[in-house]
Amino acid sequence: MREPVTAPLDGSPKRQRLAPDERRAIILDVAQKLFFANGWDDVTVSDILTEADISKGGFYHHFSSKEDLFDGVIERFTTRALASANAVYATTTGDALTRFNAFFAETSRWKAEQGPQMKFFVDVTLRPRNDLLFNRIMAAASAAALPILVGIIRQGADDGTFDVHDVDIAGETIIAMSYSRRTSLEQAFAAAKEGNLEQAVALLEHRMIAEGRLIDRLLGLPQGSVVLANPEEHRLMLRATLCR
Amino acid sequence: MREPVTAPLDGSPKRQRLAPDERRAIILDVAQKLFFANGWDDVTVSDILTEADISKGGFYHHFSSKEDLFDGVIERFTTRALASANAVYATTTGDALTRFNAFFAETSRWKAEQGPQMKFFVDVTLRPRNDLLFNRIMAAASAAALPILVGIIRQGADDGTFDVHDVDIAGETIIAMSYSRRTSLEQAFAAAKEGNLEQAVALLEHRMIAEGRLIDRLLGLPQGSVVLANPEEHRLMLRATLCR
DNA sequence: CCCTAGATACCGACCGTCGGTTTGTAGTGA
DNA sequence: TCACTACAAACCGACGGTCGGTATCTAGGG
Repeated sequence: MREPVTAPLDGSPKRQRLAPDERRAIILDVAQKLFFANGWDDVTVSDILTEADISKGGFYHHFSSKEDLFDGVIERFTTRALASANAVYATTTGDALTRFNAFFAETSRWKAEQGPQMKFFVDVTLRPRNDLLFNRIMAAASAAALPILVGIIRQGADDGTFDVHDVDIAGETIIAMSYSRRTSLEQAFAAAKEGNLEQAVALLEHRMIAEGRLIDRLLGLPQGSVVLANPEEHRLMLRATLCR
Repeated sequence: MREPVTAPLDGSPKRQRLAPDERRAIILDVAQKLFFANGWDDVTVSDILTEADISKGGFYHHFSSKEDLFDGVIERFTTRALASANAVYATTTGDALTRFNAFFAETSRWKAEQGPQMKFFVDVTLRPRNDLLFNRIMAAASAAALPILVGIIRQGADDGTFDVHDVDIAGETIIAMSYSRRTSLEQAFAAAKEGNLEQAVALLEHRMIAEGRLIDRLLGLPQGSVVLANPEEHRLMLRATLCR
């Protein structure tokens, strides 16, 4: 038989009752921090309970499973990450190329701005065991970014700025490039960590220039149209991941 | 105190002692079948023990962990998958474009040939929860295919057949295209399953033609140089996944 | 303003199962 | 016969998840 829960003998640790959204937010904060710091397998529900200072029952009142929690973290993260890019997309006017560049410039700016936030994301997703984390975030981000990107490409295809055979596949390919970017990021952060900041910046710049040229070709643009590289922001981002 | 293991009362199930490689192969076979059929989380070590008819101790004598086993499965799978492609690459002569097309034709041929084997891979890897499986296989296959591909591209860049700025990034991008191909595969198999085989074939063909055109551009080739589409083999592969 | 009823945020002991370990044993080649 | 190895089976700690129960909130009647 299960023993009934005894009434609190001491009047000490007042149980606090919060609005669902607040509690959810607290748990999500803790979970994001822990998942980004230690990955999926190495973070237990108990870890989260301890850090968030809530009981198991309380936790499972708000989330149906550990995976559900993870989904919540990813969704909130990508939503926030793409919010500004979305806003920029909505307000930017001009031809497709302008909007295209603006879109990527904004996401780049956001990354640099995040700085310390980004630190967790980067050097943890790049750690070997955490590819689940990386892939889930990439998948969610891609899914969110794809429609915007395809919209821009379609506009360019319609008005003749771009020359593409299939807008969807072109968009998917451009987004897929960020998967392989992981390797370069890894190298860049390794270099930065060893003090070669400028070398790291150069590495990223080279990568982004190459990607820009490839995208030029994918979209049938003259070389130099798409500009992804932004050494200033690469430096900012890399530097932000150095300080502890 | 743990009770000593009693001698077998019945002389029935003779313990069979196999050479390590044989036992490993048996376990790998079972594991591949189960992982491909049910994914990572839904296959327990116990499931594998039962199916392979071996004890836990025996299993952990050959593999250090469930992940280790999974790695073994992936490695063997991708090794086999790329063996023929490698052979073709080694024996094919001619200019870079010829070798390039030969390489992809061979992997495509291999996929079609596998047929039923491929069935597991495809329709399980495409099931929502199994993205870990998909990503691990893709990562392993990409890692194995990349050096070959880059070698071909470098040859083409050297002899002037291709026009590329950075061979590595070009290779990575081409391989990354197979990530987004997943969506089209999904659609094609869905269509095939509902009886629209020809529609499914057409869908895949469209995808591969589009990819071919994109690669033409990436490598600085005249349109129509790279040929990935092969309706015959798409049909074969799709049909193979239908029968049960 | 109090009282009560119902909804819900929350608690924590408990459970089944999993991946992995330990201890012991039988076959095998030198 | 002796070391070695392939294997068996009992065992373990930890994990994700459940469940009966409690504390606190809000609404509405008096």
